[in-house]
Amino acid sequence: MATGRNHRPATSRSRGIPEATVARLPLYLRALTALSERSVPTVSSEELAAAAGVNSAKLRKDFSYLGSYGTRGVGYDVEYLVYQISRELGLTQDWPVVIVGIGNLGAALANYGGFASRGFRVAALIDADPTLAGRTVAGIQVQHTDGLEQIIADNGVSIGVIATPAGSAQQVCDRLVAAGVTSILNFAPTVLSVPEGVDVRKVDLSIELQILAFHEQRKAGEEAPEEEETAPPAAPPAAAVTKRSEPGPDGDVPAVMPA
Amino acid sequence: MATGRNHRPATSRSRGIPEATVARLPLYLRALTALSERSVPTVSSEELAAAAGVNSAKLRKDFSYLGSYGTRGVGYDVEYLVYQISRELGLTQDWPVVIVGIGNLGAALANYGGFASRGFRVAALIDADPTLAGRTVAGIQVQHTDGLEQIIADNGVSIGVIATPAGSAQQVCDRLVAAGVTSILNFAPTVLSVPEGVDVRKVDLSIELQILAFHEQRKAGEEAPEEEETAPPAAPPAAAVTKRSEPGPDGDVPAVMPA
DNA sequence: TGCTGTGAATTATTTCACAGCA
DNA sequence: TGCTGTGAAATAATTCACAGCA
Repeated sequence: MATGRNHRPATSRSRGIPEATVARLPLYLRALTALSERSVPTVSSEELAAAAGVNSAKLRKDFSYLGSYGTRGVGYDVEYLVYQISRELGLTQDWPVVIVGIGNLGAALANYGGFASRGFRVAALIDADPTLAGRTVAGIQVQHTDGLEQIIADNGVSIGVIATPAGSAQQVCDRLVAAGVTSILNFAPTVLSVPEGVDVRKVDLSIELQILAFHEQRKAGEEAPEEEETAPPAAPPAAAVTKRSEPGPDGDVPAVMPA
Repeated sequence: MATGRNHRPATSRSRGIPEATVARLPLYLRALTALSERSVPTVSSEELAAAAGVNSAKLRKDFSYLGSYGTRGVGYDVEYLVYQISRELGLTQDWPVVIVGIGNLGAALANYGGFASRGFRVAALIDADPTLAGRTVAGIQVQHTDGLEQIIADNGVSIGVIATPAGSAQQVCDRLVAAGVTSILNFAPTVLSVPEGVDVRKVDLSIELQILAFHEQRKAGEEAPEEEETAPPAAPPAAAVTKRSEPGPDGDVPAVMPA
């Protein structure tokens, strides 16, 4: 998962919804939208939970934080619930978004259909490469970084997506924040530091893969009960210098794309 | 963030490491690698925590699950810790990975430098589009989906990345699993169903944005204390049919890319 | 009768705070 | 003295299990 917030203890504000619940609402919303398209009028917590990939007790508890939107003995009204969750998530309004860094990843994001469909609108694509400026990606002209502040201001953008190489991410972030952006979705493999009040969420391929590798290794270990160590390293203190097999010429997690 | 596991209660196996800790290890590893490159010999929990964006108590507690790798009064030996965490994550071995769906996103992933650098190797790129087959992306020839099973078997692949449109994701997933893949990183906006023992992690742009929107809305609400409702919907039971402003012609979260 | 809504119990995670070693 | 390692306390999230309404 992605993350890196800046919040008061999750359940703080008046009708405070737990962070874990907020993270699941989009899941429910997607499942509900699919049902809505098939004109299904109502769902039980059991059915909806299955569609969203969670268990029904959790789903009911989650919904209980929003209010009592179900009908006992029947289930939930699909359309009504779609509306309620959308509203709770702030999707009944339109969020202009800028994407900075239009490499393969940035282009993929710009082309992302789900973007436009639910409350979000790509207001601008921005890249530091002058040769990219003016080119059209996903029907939108790429603009040069120079105009970043102006673009943010003109479009009232409060959400920014960073898809630049790691090296430029913090700098881009600083400019976005200075220009008024208060929520950032970061695809660059770096920890961004932001002032209080700015939310950052992180999406990081290499972290996800490493978590998978951890579990994969466990599985292998379970098949063959006895652990077989490959190359025991030197002791911790003293001259503990055993490098990993090959640290590799590349440092770590280079940029996702040449922006 | 991403998720969707299949695990015994996190802290189960003998030296069971909490899931939350596992998810942070890659973060520490990245910070440590950066220090290692700068030839920094040791770090304190405080410094490393700052670099990784967590607080030091949490970091120390995390490390305590791995063992006592620090030195009181001094800190942690960078190289040694890099090795220990790499080993714990299973990165001292090489993980061949296949990417299925070579659109913009798949291409971005294939080009992702951090991929190759730390334990992962792109063994193959696979796409259903026959016109893509044979083309070279990131120095690797794209192969047609027909050969998927063979490719998995030949390369001993256990980790698969799905970057196809939502519509094909489950089908691709089924084939990967049948061919022996036991860990899947899913970029398609769908809930995948997999048999017991297969891990799925999800990366979903639209979910991340929706979570940001939620918090963004809260911020706006705090500035202007009084909540101003836009379009109150009909009541839940009875004829509750108020559709969201404009459900839009597109359903929800279409494919990320035309694979 | 069937399914929601929710207190209570359980489990997981974070944070505190300090003993103890280098 | 300085910083780790870790019990214990606090907080958060999940699950249970059942009362209660349609």
